[in-house]
Amino acid sequence: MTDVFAALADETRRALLDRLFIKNGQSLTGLHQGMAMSRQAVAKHLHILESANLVSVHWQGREKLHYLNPVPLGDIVHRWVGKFEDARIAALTDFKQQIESASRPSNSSQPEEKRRAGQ
Amino acid sequence: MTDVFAALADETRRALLDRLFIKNGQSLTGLHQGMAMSRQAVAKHLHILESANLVSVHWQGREKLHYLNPVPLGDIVHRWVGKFEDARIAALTDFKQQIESASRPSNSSQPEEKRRAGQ
DNA sequence: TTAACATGCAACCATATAGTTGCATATAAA
DNA sequence: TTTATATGCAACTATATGGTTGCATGTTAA
Repeated sequence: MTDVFAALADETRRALLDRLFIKNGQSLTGLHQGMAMSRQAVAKHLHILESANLVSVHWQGREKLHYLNPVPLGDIVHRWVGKFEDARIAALTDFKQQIESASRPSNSSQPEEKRRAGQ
Repeated sequence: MTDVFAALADETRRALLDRLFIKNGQSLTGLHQGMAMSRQAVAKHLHILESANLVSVHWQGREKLHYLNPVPLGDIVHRWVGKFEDARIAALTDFKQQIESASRPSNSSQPEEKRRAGQ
């Protein structure tokens, strides 16, 4: 049971989900078309998506059809990201200002950013 | 500029975001308290969160305070996950049935799952 | 000024990850 | 039955990732 976040961390796997969103129920060979990697690589990605329950499969003869399962995506949104939503609404309006006006010693206007550069 | 999905793929980093959600504006040392790893490891995770723009920092003397930036989370939800939402609503009601009733040859009731085991 | 504290930088290590290639097996078509 | 198609399994490789330790530097407090 692969972690859903980990499954979503790879661009190729997100592209596969996008393709299934456009056309559901595709075979490995179908999904492999136009991808710049081997069929085996695509198969591995699909197995990971399957393991994360983001894709369900259905064998039809010698073809393994892949179906998008959007439930875990919604779960993420509602159970994990959702709690940040209120903060986000505020953030869109005054996040910058909150940080800028945070209490700080008046003698140094962020000197360390210049000294300890590049973070 | 680290990918937001990749930044969220690590459990430790999600825990750090949770801690910042509970108490915003913590220092590295503060966030390190109670974590079963070195301070440097936590610092690396925070740098990744910073690089993904999920955390903003503000130097205050010798302390580097970390602030949650929930904007990219909302962006993910609305620009990427959001498009799956309609499908998800349907899925919660009849996803299983859709797959089960998908057209298939009547002679084989998913024989390959048994032969090619363990997917 | 000296000592303690907060953080950064760099080198290093073990393992996970994304990819490859070769070959085996099951199904479908000729 | 033979051939082509669709997929799986296994071994291997290169690089990314998460972690460590040691030391340097900047800031605060005694």
